[in-house]
Amino acid sequence: MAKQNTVFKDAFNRCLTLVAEKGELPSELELGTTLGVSRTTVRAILERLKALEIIAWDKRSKAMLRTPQPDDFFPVEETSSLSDIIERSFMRRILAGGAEPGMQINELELARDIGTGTTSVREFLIRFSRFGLIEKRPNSHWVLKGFTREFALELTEIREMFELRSAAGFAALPEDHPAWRDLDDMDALHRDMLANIDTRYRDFSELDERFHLLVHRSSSNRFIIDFYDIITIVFHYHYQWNKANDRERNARAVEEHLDYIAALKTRDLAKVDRACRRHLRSARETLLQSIQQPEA
Amino acid sequence: MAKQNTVFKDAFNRCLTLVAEKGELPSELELGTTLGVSRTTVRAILERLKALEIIAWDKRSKAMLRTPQPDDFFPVEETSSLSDIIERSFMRRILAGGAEPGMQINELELARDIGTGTTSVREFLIRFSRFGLIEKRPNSHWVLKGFTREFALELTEIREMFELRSAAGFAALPEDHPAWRDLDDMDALHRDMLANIDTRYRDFSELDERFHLLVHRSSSNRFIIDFYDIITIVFHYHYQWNKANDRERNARAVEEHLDYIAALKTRDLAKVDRACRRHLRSARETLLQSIQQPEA
DNA sequence: AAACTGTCTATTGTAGATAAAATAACAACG
DNA sequence: CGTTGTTATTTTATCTACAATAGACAGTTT
Repeated sequence: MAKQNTVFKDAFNRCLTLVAEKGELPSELELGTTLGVSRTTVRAILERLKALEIIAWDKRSKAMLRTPQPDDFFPVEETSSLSDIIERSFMRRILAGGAEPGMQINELELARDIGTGTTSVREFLIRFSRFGLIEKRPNSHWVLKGFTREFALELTEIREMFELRSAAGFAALPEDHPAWRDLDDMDALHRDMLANIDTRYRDFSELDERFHLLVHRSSSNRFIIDFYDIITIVFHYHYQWNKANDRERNARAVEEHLDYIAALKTRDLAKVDRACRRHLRSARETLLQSIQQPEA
Repeated sequence: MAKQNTVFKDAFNRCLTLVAEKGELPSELELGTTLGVSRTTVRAILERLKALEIIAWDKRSKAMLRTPQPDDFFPVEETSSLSDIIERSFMRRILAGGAEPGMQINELELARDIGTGTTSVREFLIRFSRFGLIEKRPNSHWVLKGFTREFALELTEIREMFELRSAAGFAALPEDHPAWRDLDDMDALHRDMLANIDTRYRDFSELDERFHLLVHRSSSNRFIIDFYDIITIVFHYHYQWNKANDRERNARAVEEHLDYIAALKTRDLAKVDRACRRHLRSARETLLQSIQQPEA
């Protein structure tokens, strides 16, 4: 069926909330930039909004006629891109399902399982291979290297090198660098979360990602920033299947972040180094503990 | 035309030299392992050898009938895999041809240019994107980030972190680790090359790669080892288009390697660190000098 | 019975086709 | 002048098809 129109559907849904908020819509061009799609897609969205009698569309005026109803939205399942679907499906298989290291991965079987063509699966695997969890045997299958203790150790080794360097780089940023403002915001967000940790602890994963990314960005090194993708995806999925003690774990991590932020603000390299190491050590512990040991 | 039979052709050529050397061929299975192909391909090769009356093939006996002639070989151009062709072609465009950073990369155009389907080009670009030289705009084109000074600086920054750590790791390997033997071999190869530097300096690039890979392997960290792919490809192509002063440059590098090897053998971390830094510094200089500065 | 071969099946690599989406052009409008 | 209507073209994302290749099993040879 060639391309799915998920871009359209997703943008349409976002446009519905937009129209509900504002009561009208801006120019086609502007709408395109806010939704991140081309004018072609914008016009398709407007057509549909008009057909559903949600807006009166006449040239420049796009006024809301009625408030969008839940029925007007496309179902969420239809809005995620194929690569996202494949990613989720694949990660479930290898992280949640007891996939043994050394297992063969079969493009065709995966594709049939997920219900897509092989091309997309193949492209996903190629993209995914940079995470070091799978490896290709040319002209043959892929091999799952597995989410093992070694993987976690190798991953954290690099993470620690990079983060220590980035943290030091951050502390050396000029006073007027915008990152300092972002750090203040982070500080506030963390305090906020800590104050309501019992209800908010589930949101930590996202905050964690944003905070570390902020630190890494200061390195201005594309390889360091790109590497953080690996950390992100590993932690993201890992948190999902492994929720033992997460309230305490996250509370502790928030506190460590706050120490780390405070240390950055002093711009004292020794302090930064100490706070950063402390946090990284406990992050590593957490990750290692959660990896199921292969029985001896 | 679906798949090209380059695997077959390449293996066939290698088999020709094999049969010329030995006068006969081993079992299908064994031949498969030495050539690195499946039995299916082995049998196809044997069919052809028989058809060309180069061997008499009857079940287990595969004796040579006549010495293979140059004509029997497939032309080399037909033996390289499509991805290699795409890689070379692409690298020529972006490194040799004056490709400006920010330039758009068009899958279709590239495919037409190279004379292949879009699928292969696309997969190449995805694989290549991990080198940080290009970036995808989803649903739209790729953007060439360019082989710029920043790229080189970011690359060498990581390289230096990794290599210093690997070198320290190497020095700490146990006495009986096989890497020490490999290092002795490297030492000999370097001395060899230095003795005949005037005729051999062109082979340095390959030796360089092997030496650094040996060092990096001691880290046993897949991310460090994988990252070295980026270094390899950058230097590989860079050496090709940029041969100014290469004799002196390479001679100097060989000497630095020898110092570095000697330092490793002492297992003295301070010495290793010093020799490693010295070499990395001059490698960085070389790379930076060769990057054409964008005119101000 | 171990090693090998003959035969068959399943999977990968690649091309080609098609719908979705992007991009472009330009006259007409307010 | 920024916007829209219109129309056309190009490119991407994805599917399907098929030859090359890998791999499995059963039968054969030593």
